[in-house]
Amino acid sequence: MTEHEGFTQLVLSVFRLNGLLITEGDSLSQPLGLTSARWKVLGAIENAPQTVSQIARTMGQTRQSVQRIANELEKLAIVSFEDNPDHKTAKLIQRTERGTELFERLSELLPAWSDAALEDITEEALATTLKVVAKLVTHFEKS
Amino acid sequence: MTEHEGFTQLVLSVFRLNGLLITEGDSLSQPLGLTSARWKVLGAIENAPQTVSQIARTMGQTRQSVQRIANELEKLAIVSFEDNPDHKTAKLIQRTERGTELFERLSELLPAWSDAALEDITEEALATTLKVVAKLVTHFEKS
DNA sequence: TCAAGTTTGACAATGTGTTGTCGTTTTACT
DNA sequence: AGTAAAACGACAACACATTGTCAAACTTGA
Repeated sequence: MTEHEGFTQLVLSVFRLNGLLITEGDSLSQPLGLTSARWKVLGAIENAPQTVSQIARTMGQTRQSVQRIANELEKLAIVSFEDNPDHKTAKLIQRTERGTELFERLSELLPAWSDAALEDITEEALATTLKVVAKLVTHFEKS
Repeated sequence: MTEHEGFTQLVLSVFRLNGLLITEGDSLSQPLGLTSARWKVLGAIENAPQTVSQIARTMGQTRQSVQRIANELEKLAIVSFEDNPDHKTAKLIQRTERGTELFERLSELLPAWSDAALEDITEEALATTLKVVAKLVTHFEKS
């Protein structure tokens, strides 16, 4: 296999893995009334409240798609929009008590889930993979 | 970083890379009137004509989404539906002359594209990454 | 200070993919 | 053979994300 064929294989596998991970996330979060997309947004405000645009930048997505999810979560009382001292219209998105509880319940599922997935994978191989994927992300972000 | 944190990082990076790769594929194929999704379907019939369901299985997608793309490509005269001796209604999807030409033009872009992406990545690291991603795909396919 | 450029939220159109359902065709088993 | 199960194409509804546009809010620099 040439390096270029290997790369093509990797690209196709990433497409495939992406789809599988979304399905997994949907399954894990479905009992709590969430989805992968909602979970991601909830995770983005884990440490501090953020504006929609900030979340979009961190996740590498458009404002519009994040806004849609945020509005849904607000209707479900999972997040709330708080006034932003630095910007009159760009509200800060913050988890409600309910949102925090849901996120914590989901976080508890993660260790078992990742342990099962990593069963046949050495710590070193995982580290290499993470480094390579991160490098590719950086490369394509620049181009 | 615990192994479980590393895995979470990897998941988020895979989401990110997936989005970037789709954008890249769209950009590369846009001048030819194609998209990432159309390119993928075209690639799936590189070696031999396939039915929609066969393509969907290899790509890990639903019949329906592949069918939609296939119908579009047929309207654009990039593929054609051929009678399948083994199945009365499941037509074989085959590239037309135009489809073959488009696919070959795209294939020519790949080496330069992958070389640039792999610039800072050793052959060994790429091989490890491919193996890990493939293992994860297999794991989640089973579950 | 004030004008130009950027960021932001809102709205609309569109592309890609999923689930679900239906009727038909094919396959597998007894 | 004949019937139950599976695969297939078609259609519809919906989730997620993108691009594009607009007006309002903010930032920057002369």
